[in-house]
Amino acid sequence: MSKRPGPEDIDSIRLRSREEYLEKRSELKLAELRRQVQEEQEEERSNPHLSQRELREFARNRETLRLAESRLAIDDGLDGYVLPDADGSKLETLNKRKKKDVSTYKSEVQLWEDEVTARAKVAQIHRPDRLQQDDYEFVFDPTQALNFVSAGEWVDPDKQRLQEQLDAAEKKAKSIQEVRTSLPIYQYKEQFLDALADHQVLIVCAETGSGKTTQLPQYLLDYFNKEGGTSLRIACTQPRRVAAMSVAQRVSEEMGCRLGQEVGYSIRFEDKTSPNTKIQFLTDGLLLRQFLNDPTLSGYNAIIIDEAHERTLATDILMGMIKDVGKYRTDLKIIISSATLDAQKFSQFYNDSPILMIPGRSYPITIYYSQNPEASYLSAAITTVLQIHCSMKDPGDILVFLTGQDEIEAGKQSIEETVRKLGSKIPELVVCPIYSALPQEEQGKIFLPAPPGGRKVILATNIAETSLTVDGVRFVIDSGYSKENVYNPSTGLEQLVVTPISRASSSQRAGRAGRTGPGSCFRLWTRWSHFNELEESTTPEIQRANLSSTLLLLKSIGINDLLNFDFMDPPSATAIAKALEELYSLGALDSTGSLTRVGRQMSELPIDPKLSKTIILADTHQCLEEILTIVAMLGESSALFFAPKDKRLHAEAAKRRFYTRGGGDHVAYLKIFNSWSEAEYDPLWAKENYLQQKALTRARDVREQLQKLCERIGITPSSCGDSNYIPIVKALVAGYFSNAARLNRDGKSHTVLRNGLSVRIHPSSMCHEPTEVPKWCIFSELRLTSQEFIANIVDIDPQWLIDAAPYAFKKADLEKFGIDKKMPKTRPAQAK
DNA sequence: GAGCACTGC
Repeated sequence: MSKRPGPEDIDSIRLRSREEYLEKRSELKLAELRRQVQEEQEEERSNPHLSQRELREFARNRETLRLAESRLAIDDGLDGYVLPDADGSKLETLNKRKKKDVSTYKSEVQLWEDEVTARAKVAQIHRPDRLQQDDYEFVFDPTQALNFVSAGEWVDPDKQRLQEQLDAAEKKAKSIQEVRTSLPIYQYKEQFLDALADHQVLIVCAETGSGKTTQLPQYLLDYFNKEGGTSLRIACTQPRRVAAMSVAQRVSEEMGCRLGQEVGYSIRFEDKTSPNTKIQFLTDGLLLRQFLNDPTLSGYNAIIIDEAHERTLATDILMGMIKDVGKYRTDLKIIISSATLDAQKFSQFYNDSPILMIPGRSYPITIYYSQNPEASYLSAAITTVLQIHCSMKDPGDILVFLTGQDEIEAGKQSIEETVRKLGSKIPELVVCPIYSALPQEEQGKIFLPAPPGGRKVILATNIAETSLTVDGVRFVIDSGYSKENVYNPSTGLEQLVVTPISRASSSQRAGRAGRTGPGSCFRLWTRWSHFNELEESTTPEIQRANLSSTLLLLKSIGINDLLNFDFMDPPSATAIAKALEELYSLGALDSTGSLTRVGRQMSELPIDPKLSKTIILADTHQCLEEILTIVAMLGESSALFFAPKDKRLHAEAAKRRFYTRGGGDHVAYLKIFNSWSEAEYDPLWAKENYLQQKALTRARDVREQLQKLCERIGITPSSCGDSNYIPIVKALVAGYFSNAARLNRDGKSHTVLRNGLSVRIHPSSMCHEPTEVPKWCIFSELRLTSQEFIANIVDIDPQWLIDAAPYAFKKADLEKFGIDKKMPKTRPAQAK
């Protein structure tokens, strides 16, 4: 008689099944990656016409594989991965290196490559010989004959290989099937399909580990296949590009098809779909842009909005638009998928649509709160790190959530000093910082395993909350704060504010401790404050952002009454009014609020309207090539320079070499990009000049895209060269005349003409140098930190303001500010 | 002479 399973049994069963699931999943992933890398390497060898981007991607995949393999190499080696198409010999090859000494070390990838290459050579060159030889040996060699007889039947080696591959595929399919049916969401499949038949909109509220993202699209596909229909496509939006790519990869494996066929993804700069594509993962912003060409979403039978609780700007707009489209397209199925208990709110928004709650599957996490409020979360965090490290016997890495780069660097230093003082009394502790501005190669370090017997502590910003996952973390220390970008529509100031996080965000952070085993989360605030002071969820982005670009898009889709648009959480009337005002002043809207021809052209470009106006006016000033570069570089300006602390002077000098008097920061960006391009986009060149290759590459991608879009909206290429910067600045003034400023009498501060705000030039600007301070200028950025700063600045002649926006600037007004023909045009007396 | 969280088209 077996006893009924108790709660512990169930827990351990859950635990085991989770472990098995994760193990299977990583096996499959790795095998897939190996195969992909092999395919790519063959292509690289045989195809000399691969694009730079493809080569980069191949290299990235190779590196990922290498990292995964090297992480695997710390295992004992005997229970390593078995390739789905592996035979015994390959497994042996993989394990062989463990027995070899270090001098003959070869990575597993190299060994595997060697083996594949060897096999390929045999197959290509020696095939006819081998066949003859086989026959020969079969007849005359007694040992061969004996082997053959004992094997029972003769098997053609090619056929055998094929059979092995088939077996492997079947095994893989079977394990995929097992994984799929073991997911919590599987229990709810019928319920989901039934609800789908009765309702147009469903809210799915599922916890992490439920399998919603991979399974829901497939269930929908089953639903529509049963219904019968000719063309079929399901869209599933994701807030992040990597998510769209990796989920598409996963689902294509589950469905046994090549990525880009039945299952594909679309992100900016990359479309991996085909006419056969039934399930398309795409970023939320991209689906929003698709409304421009297809306002009724006629290409889709169903839309899944995944991670709706994140409330990105694009997701919020999409939810309003889709609600509207759904009224006319009653055949369109809409699924809103969210992780938190916001489900009620989503349901109300969609006229009380039914909610499907699905439990998740993750390891238990113990939450600890501070007994008393902490005076400084940074020192509290550091103390907690050392407490865990010294007193906890359990292995597992520590993840600390802080707010920014400075804090992280300070924390790193402090921890390292303490550890040094304690010396050999405690096990080794490795500190890994991670934030998005950190160069790529440094970022990779967080994935390296901790030293044996030691521990790794990761100091991270919000980047580790959703965008980046580190396995092996068992302890999370949460400061309870993050930096939020807040835009003030009435002054145009942007500000990064350290804000307490929401409860939703805190549980997301805590969840990072339970990915590979049970974990603990230490919250540096009190339980009382958790339930009484923290907000339930983060303020939706739509209430914090500059809306001009979004509203232009909505206008061009044909949504005219923006104040009455069905927002789930409407932005403030001031924010809408300011955005409309800006669009009007740029000539994108006429006085009745309708879209103009220029406005339509501008809406096609996925950038800030000030920039799109600049691009359109670049046509008039015959400098499109130059402006495209500047626009693309402006988007990357904050991540462009990277100066190590000890080489700050060198970095400054390097930066200064690109500056020309009168051209400001903008023309300097142009020179940087052009020099990089002359250096054939060499990463080494970038490094020598203290520039980030990543930012430059992105700027190049953006530029390419803008160039194509310009062709489409009828703007013809033109160029004025990078030393003739007058037309360039004139085009910039056409977009940025509202960001004009004039030097005050003190010679140090500027006044913004539009609103009289007193600002200073940010020291990162090349115009900060006393000899370079412009009398009149326009700026691309206005930011409040310790003071009100303007950045990305270029000198102008005030007359150009009148030329660009005669209705906004009258000569008489500018004269009041001291416009004076006799004055040196752009700068005060030079100090020399 | 300051300091910038994170996404996305």
